[in-house]
Amino acid sequence: MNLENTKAQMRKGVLELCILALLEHKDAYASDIIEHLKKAEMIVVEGTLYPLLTRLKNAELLAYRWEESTSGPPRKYYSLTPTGKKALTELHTSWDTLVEAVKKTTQKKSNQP
Amino acid sequence: MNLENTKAQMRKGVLELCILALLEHKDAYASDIIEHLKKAEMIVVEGTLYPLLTRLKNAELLAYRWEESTSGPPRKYYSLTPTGKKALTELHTSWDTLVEAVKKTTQKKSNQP
DNA sequence: TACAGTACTTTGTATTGCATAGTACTAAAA
DNA sequence: TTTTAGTACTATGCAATACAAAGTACTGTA
Repeated sequence: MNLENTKAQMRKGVLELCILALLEHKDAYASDIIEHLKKAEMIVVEGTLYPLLTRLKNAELLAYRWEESTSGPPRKYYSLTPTGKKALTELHTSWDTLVEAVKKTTQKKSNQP
Repeated sequence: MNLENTKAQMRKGVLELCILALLEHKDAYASDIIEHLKKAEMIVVEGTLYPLLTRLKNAELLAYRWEESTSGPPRKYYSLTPTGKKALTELHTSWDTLVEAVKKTTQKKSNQP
């Protein structure tokens, strides 16, 4: 069992929720997103994020606009669509349900018959 | 975005923790494990569980013994090895860290600068 | 003996995080 | 002006795992 690998597996499916949540209140471009996630100790790298942003855009959960930057090349700012807002709520529920299920499964000491 | 599919992705990496936790206090065979997990609302099916149990056995986190059954074919009872106990602790920590990171990421309202 | 219920094994597929290689833009340095 | 560095984005192939599905095997019952 490789712990780092298992951690990466645990992240599957969760990053979508995190990214949608980050964009709920404020548009952001990829590097910004990575920084915010890093600050929250949620690891994600470019090779993951860009394709994920593209997938979410293709699924119409995200929209984007180009914005010139004063310190480098132009940036792609993403924002939530109304569909994205709805998906965020559903993902939140799914995650909470999973957390609850894991808690029930891993804290069986007092429930032991 | 297919919600059921995302839920399945969210389960990746987590099932290992749940199964090790279930076996922490009591040996069990596959159908038992499925039942316990179902009761905790953690969905897992045969096609997932059997290969996973085999992987964990091959990684020496689990051991097993055959036990005759009075109501059908013999059963393979799995138990935690000492290595498995150690891995369980590590997985627990990883999961808790992830939950914390998701919480930080998705509850940014009061931290918004 | 045939069938049903139970338990386990195997295999192939879909999906996504990630590493890696590459393109493109802009400002600053040479 | 050209080159370089920093920044931003795109594309591709790989590894791992949840899952569906097909199959084998054992036991008791009809």
